Amino acid sequence: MPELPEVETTRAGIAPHLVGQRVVEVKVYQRQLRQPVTPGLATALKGGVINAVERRGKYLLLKSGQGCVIIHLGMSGSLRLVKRDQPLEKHDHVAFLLASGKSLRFRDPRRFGLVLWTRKPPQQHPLITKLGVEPLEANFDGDYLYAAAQKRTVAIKQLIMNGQVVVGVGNIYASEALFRAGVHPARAAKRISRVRYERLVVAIKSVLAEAIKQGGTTLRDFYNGAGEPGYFKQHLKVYGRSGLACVECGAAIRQIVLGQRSTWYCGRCQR
DNA sequence: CAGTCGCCCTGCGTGC
DNA sequence: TGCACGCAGGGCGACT
Repeated sequence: MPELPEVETTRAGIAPHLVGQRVVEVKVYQRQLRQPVTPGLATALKGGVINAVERRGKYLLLKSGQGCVIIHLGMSGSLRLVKRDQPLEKHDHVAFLLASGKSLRFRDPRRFGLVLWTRKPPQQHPLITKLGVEPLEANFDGDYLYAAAQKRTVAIKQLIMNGQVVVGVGNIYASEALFRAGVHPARAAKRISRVRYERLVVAIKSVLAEAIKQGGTTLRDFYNGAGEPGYFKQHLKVYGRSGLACVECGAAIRQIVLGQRSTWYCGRCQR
């Protein structure tokens, strides 16, 4: 489900309802996620005030004076704000009850997501320390990606989806960015020129920024914190379009598998 | 070290 | 209507 634009949309949607709010209670209905929900979370956070809601890659960070909740939405996770007495939905695993009378619900059918608690600064957490650069920040540029690609034979699509290189680029936006840049997704990373990396970085930044503006991509079940879908789906040019005509040249969009993930591209526009 | 693969889990669409 | 199968927006750890 969520790549960087969807996580950022979620963050922006829930932040105004959380910042300054006291957490009255934390309820954990299912602790078995990708990792178990941190056992001390409910006790540690209860009574604390959320000072900030930040994002690092695809991780959401709810910061309080006592520590930080680290949330990852995995493939199917979502967060939404509801009235506290609203009935639980199936797969609601954690609820953060707020003094305002609202409840932040973490729902995740496939349970690939995470809800963790750390007292240390979150950037010191093992899952966060190893993360690569933020794609929308200035230090992600053509030189950086070109340098990261040297000596690497892996397909370029897998390189830009590698969170230790650059965070937040998932399966949808990787295909879309490569199409915009005219780069074939299976091309070995080290076989791409510096100039083409400049173009690719611009493409990644633009596709992510535009998707954020549209509130993300709703394929099936992504909704922002208020329950509204994202509208970037109608701007997708290759993702999920096997056999359909390329919007640029009319050739049929092809589908292959790279790193066990479906990949779409135009064999004529992308080299 | 880089790269490949299996796997965690549930739900949905398709084809028989 | 039911069932089997493949596939899904992610990422880790074991292995070569």
